[in-house]
Amino acid sequence: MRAGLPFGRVPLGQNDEMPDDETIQRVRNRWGEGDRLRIEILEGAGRLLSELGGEDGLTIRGVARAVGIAPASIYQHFADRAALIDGLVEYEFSLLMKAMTAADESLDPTDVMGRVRAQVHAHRDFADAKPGHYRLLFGKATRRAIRGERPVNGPLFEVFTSFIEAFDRCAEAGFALRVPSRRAASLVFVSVYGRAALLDGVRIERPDDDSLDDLVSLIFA
Amino acid sequence: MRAGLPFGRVPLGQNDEMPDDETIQRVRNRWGEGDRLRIEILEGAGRLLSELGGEDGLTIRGVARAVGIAPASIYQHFADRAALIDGLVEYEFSLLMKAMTAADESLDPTDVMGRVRAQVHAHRDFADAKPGHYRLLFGKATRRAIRGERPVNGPLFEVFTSFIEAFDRCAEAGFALRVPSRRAASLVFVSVYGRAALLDGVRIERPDDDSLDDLVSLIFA
DNA sequence: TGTACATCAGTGAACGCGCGTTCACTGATGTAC
DNA sequence: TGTACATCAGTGAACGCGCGTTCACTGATGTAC
Repeated sequence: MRAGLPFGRVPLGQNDEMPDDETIQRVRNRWGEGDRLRIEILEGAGRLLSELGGEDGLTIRGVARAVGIAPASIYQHFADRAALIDGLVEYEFSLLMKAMTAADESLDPTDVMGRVRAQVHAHRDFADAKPGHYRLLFGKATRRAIRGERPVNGPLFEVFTSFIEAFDRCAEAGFALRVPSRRAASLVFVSVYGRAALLDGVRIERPDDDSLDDLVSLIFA
Repeated sequence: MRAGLPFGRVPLGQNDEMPDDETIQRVRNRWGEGDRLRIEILEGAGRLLSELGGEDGLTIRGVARAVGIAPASIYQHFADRAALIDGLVEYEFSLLMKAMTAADESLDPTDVMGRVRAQVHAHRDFADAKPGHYRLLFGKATRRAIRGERPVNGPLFEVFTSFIEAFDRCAEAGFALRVPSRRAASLVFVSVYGRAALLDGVRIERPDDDSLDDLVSLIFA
């Protein structure tokens, strides 16, 4: 918190005309395309979250530096810091659900067991790839969902429901579960989360980490 | 981050002579007992961690307010903020291990299955009672343990080993495990952690949350 | 028994910093007539 | 086709704040002689 972080100026990578060591210029968006910046901000914030691994590092000024704009510019797209973080959560959630759905649909619909594992793996891979995001997502989501009341909707519920349905399909197809599918979904979910939280910030050397597969196997009789 | 937090002055509870609304006085420790303040600081920091639920809220100045001392006084016991947090981690870890050991030893030594569950419950109860502490503990511990090398010692390893041994005892006593005890310990550990992280900040209404018992049952054939 | 001194527990005030947020602005691009 | 004006995307400078840390200090209590 003392010494200035190594930001100062963040090269945007794609510039090829050498701005000679001073103030890399961002080309402003064209008329009517102001909303592009919103996405740039969310992606910048996402990058920052990956690097710093925690919500606390996500500052208005830090995001502005990462994107290459003035801090004040963020306020045209987000009311305040809280709104920026809310926006990021929503954005990242849509990416996770997209990945899980894609995994599910990549298999033969009748391969119900395979689809369970595919969804679990997609979930786990997302968590591995962006642990900071993942932690923010579910930390925020659960706290909010359960504070109001039972989480009857929202992105957390959506993910959870997806697991329950996957187990239900197995049960219907004749694969006996040793616990109800709601409980099975909960076990899987909590295990993915716990694994992600524990390994957060840790490079995973052994790709043979199949404890989640073990868990899924345990669930079936 | 904007409006001042509702601290300002923190009553210490035990004063009975009414300091009339201004600057509640702390009685300074006697000669040779300066180390008492160290514990007071750690406990103040612990309270703060419970209230705020995250390491980011743990500031030197905040802890000083919670304890009722000047910020500068903390530097006689901890070199800097990082050292304070390290000290807190170590302190809380000793409490957790004490709870797990007590649970283990409260049962008949031959009741090996009961002892597994007792340790799991002690672990879970600690996490439920102080979710912020728990998260700090294992977040820090894992990151550090695995960054250096394989976690061959340290408090994380100690807790983990305790679970492995508990499962080993079951295997030796003739209770068949469906996965190796190392893997079983990992599943249990990750589930407790995930549950704690997910429910962090959430009042748990249903004491009938026995998904961890389900998991333990699944592990045995 | 005094008394000079050392050690202890702890403090008040100040420093420089990065933060969130506000405000009046700038310059480019579109639109009305 | 001009030209006045509106709208857009984005900025620079300033504000007040809480933070971590340092420093010279204060007053009480012990110790040496």
